Amino acid sequence: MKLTVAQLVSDALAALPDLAEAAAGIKAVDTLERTRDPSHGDFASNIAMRLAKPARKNPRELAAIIVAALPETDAIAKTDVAGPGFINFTLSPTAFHAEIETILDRGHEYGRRPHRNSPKILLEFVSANPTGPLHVGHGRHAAYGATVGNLLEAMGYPVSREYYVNDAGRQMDILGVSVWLRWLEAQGTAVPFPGAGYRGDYIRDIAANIDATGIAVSEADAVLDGVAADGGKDKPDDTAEVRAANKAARETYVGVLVDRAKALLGDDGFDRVRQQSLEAIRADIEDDLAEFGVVFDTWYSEQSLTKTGRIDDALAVLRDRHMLYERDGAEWFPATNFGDEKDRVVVRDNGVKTYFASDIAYHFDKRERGFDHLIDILGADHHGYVARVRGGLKAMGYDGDDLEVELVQFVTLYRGGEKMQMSTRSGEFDTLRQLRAEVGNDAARFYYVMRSNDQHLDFDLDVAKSQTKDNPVYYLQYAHARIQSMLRKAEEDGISVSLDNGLTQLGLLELAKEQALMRELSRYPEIIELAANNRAPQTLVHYLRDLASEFHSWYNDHRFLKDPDDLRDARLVLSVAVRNVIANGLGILGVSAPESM
RNA sequence: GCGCCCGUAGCUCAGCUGGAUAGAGUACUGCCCUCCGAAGGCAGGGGUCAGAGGUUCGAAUCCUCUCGGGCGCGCCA
Repeated sequence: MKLTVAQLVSDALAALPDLAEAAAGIKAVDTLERTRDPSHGDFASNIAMRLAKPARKNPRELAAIIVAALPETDAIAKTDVAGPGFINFTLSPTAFHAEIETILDRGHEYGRRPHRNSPKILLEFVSANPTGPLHVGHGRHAAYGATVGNLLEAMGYPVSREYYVNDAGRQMDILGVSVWLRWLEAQGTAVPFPGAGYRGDYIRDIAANIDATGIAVSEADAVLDGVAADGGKDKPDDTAEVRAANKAARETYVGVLVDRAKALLGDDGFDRVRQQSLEAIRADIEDDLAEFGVVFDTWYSEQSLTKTGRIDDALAVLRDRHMLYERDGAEWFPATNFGDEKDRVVVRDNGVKTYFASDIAYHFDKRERGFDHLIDILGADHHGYVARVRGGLKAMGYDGDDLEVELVQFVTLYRGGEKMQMSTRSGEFDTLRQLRAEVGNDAARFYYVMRSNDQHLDFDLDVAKSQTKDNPVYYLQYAHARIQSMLRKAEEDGISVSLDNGLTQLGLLELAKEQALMRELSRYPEIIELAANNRAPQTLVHYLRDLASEFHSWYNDHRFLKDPDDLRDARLVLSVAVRNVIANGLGILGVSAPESM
């Protein structure tokens, strides 16, 4: 609808060669916006104000000239020049009727753009370390990422969703040793459990189900050979110094246990334990997310970067381009040249590649796989990485703008007005599974994206669970269910409904609320585009809320099943259009649109 | 100390990349079911858009500084 008006404006400009120079670089569509005040019509263009300076003319005069040049069309009822030089367009009823017809014809496709082949987008999100179940913070990443993916697909972009599995490095060793120790414990060999190990109950579950073929039971003495057994025990954390010292001691202790595990099991044996452990957790995460309606196209293994030589490839590219240098026995990337605070090591003096090297290689690989635009959805605490990873891509010859990073702020849970403690240790309430079980998938998906991603999120469990108008997700679902119920009622009462007839009678919808509803419905494609371009699902949430509110207001005033046939059919068409748009919007949010509640 | 994000109604937040008189929800007050969903609707009060400058036809929005809050600054992952 907006494009229709934009076309008229650009046609008018094309007919005015005097303005061609001043108008160069201005797209008509960018000058148009929906009016806030209905007395200003449906769309307003500020083009005359923007042209005033380069054309050296009074904006109101210019506006009048442009209006005079507009082509004839039955889509526009009238145009006005208003205020400092706005051109206000009032669309004709037929334009809105045509849009309603489109909403019914296209059904689930309404608001979606045709598929295009580029740019190919790689959307990476969640990517939580596979060392335990997802917690409520990851839930926000999952809901946000999935919704952004849906929005981009609605815009026609090819989107691939990817989860980067951090399955390499020390954390995996600690996971492996944690499971091994729990397994030994189950076999009767108790060893003081490391404070820096993973202590959750799920570790015991994994240990109980592990295939330990060929893995010998070790005696406690052997495990602790040369190890200060109390090194990992918790000590009173009285001061920051003591805590720091204890932390160091715990890290040392668990590190020594890892070495003992490798010595006793052999590298292969330890690797089997480790791989089984991480696969168990990764599979659990995949199930959890699938239940949440969040599905990935690829699970990309960090280990595979090493196995396939991708890290060496990436470093070789950098070396060829003279983007690495040696200092103090290590190999560095000059990140400061790309806006980072300091240069970063990629290969340590002991020959081990850093995590940053993996990150560069991973993003290099994304581009090498043919993706044009990379979107990383990261926790707000990761913002420090952005400059250096982008720098890495630039250093390899890619455009740094091809990497887009969306940061997601933290989530705080509230119950009974009280902020909840969410530490793993307290065990109070922290996993995504628990949250989903308590408030349901629909409310969780909805609440997670209700606020801007760069805003801290207060998640109120009581409101999310409530089944009243306090709860926005029920409010929306209710509007959908109410319309479905109305349609069922019409059928039960033997009312012969004809939507085809209704479509020819839309001229009967003369009430201000009906016209406001039609106007609101016609905004949907613009809302999808806006939400997609800004990676801002909350825009869609607020729109749907407004739409549902306008519907409730209208329907409360006019229960229409017993209206004369033509009027009734027209109103049913309008109701069905509302239902379609709500269903489509909820679909993008990953929230169900119920037949009844 | 340096960097990133944030500051809008009592509370939780929108505000369409600069538009016309700053909006919702919630809370509070009072109304509306003999009826196709009251899980709904209607009406009311509530603001120095943290503060100060600047850019221009026009600023909550862009720039600078100040104040306040969050997060990050390893040859960890």
